[in-house]
Amino acid sequence: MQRSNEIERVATTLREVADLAGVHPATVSRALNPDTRDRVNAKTAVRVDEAARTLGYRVNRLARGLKMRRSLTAGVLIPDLTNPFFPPIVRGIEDRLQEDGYTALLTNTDGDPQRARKGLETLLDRQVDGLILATATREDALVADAAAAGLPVVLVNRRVDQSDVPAVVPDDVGGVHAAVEHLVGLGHRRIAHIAGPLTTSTGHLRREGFLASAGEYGLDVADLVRVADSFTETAGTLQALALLRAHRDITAIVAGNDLIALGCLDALVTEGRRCPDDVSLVGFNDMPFIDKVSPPLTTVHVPHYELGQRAADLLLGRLQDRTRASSQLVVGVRLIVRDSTAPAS
Amino acid sequence: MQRSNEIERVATTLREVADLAGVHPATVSRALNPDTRDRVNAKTAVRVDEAARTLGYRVNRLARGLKMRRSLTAGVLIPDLTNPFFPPIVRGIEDRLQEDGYTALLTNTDGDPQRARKGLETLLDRQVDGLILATATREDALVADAAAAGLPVVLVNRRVDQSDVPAVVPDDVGGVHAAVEHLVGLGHRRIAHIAGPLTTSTGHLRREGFLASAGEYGLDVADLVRVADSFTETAGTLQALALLRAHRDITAIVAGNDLIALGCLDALVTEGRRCPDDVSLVGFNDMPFIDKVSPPLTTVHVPHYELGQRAADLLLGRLQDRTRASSQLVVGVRLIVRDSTAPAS
DNA sequence: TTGAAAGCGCTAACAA
DNA sequence: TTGTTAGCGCTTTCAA
Repeated sequence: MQRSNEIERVATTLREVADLAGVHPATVSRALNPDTRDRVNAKTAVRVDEAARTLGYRVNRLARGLKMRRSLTAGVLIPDLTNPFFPPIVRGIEDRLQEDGYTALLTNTDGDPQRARKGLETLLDRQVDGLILATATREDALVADAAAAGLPVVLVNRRVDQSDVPAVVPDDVGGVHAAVEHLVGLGHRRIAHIAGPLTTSTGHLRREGFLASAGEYGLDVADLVRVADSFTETAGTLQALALLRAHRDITAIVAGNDLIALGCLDALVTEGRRCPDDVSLVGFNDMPFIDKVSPPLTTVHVPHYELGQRAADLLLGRLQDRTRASSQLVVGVRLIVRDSTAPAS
Repeated sequence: MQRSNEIERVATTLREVADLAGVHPATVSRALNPDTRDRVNAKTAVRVDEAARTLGYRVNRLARGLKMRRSLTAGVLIPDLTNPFFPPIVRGIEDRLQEDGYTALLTNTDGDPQRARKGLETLLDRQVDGLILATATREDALVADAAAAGLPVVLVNRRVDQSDVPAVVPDDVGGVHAAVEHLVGLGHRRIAHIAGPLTTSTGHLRREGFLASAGEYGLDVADLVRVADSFTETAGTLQALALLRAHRDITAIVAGNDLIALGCLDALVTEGRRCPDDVSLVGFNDMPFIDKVSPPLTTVHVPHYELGQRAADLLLGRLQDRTRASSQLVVGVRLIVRDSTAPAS
């Protein structure tokens, strides 16, 4: 009656390696750590290596973390992993962290500050060495608190108004400007904008960018700017519907992001307006599969993977040198023209 | 010249709480742990609570994990987070794990066994208590090794041939049967299948299901079954092209999954055949946004979030009771009819 | 170059 | 009911 599940997997310890190699545990520790390896006799080091290999020794990172007061983990807060916008960012983060031996601890907040706070606490319990936040609002208490607690924080995609928190963000203003320029070039004058929540930097800055661009091209956009209360399809549909009904002469819409654009598409169908024949549409992000929708969406491409990578890079830099100056990175974007935009008729 | 970054965040320890409450650290530990709280005087417990709250005490889970030999983490191996198929599964896993105080450690393998192995080692270093694998092939050495090491393992989406490894999988055979039934009902007789890699249970079982269903309806599908060498759009295009060119009389295709179906769509465009007018197409998974492509894809819906939840549930069960019988769960699927299928002409 | 000793923060026998 | 003691596996002074 052997029950194989009962077999405890007994991890080899440093002590056992030391016994086999005939040295003190401290020596094994030194030999196995690249930084201290040169403080031990070359022959001894080799003997330790052999012993470690024979026993299949692997360091216990819990123990190491406890001793060194560094877990080699970073907490990552995102709104929702199933929003296709985030996976590329997360992979960028994870891949970069991994290069330096760090692991990401992912937490979904679903846009709920309460959940964000609880998530942060769990992460702190797990002794994360730093934090990457994709959830920041412009005046985010969480960001302030984490920073005040002395925890290195890096923001990604969204930033806070306070300028001294390191962040990696897309060129929101530039992206929207490219969109407006493109539409104006196609002969559009009645261009509307549906912004994301103004509590986020992306919602706010893209709207600012839209207003500035409109001014630059002498467009009258009074009443043509509305704000969706979330970056979602439904919120987009709601505002697009109101907009299209109030202003029948609109020929183009710049959406706050791709999901809002998707909502606009639904609204256009409901209103019996064709895209791009009657109304042109531009999104923001170029999220995965947005090129497969009908019509394939013209949108501002954001290099999400790179955004994540650079955010992780910034964090690792801070982890290594706490006094490092806090830097903000604005990553370039470019307009991808597909089939949802056409000359104004 | 204050440099706020220099302020070390000094976590409160159990010892400090004990000092403030005027009790021994062990008493604090007991008072704060729900399981042992009743072994301490009610009044003392309250005093400990107060002290803990005043100091903002939070348990150090590294220390606890080291002592208890359980990290309360689970490793999750997936091929690639940016494949939209996986995020719902991962969220299901994370949400369920979180309920029991566990955290997921995510690792991407990119389908590379070498990376999978390295990832597993890192997870073991981090002392994960168990493993959830979405990467399994039918004869997966990794699964065997992990199980042999005594690490509780649960498979999700794909299973191994060896039947004693717990797994949560979709009803592959049933799903394909529903697809074939639907197409036959529409009058199709020349139905092709492009399977995923036969090294995976999903590739293999859906193909088996297709052959069985074809037999049931008396269809001649000799030469109409091909195998894509990965679950990707490109692999799908490649096989679809070959198939469509060799057999001009094909009126319907059952794809191994949605991405392969997307590849078929490309191939149809290339060959100048319309979908669904000339060729009907059915996918598998109903992954996010597949209802937005053109034409919206008829596909077999798999409840991915639930798949993840149940896998986590199974793992937690095993973690709690090592002797628990290994169970395999086949989750029901259903055909979602959209616009990529139409009556045979 | 190596060993001895201490301790990271916590929990769990055992004793009182 | 509470305190004492020991130790999880590791790194790091300090001393030899």
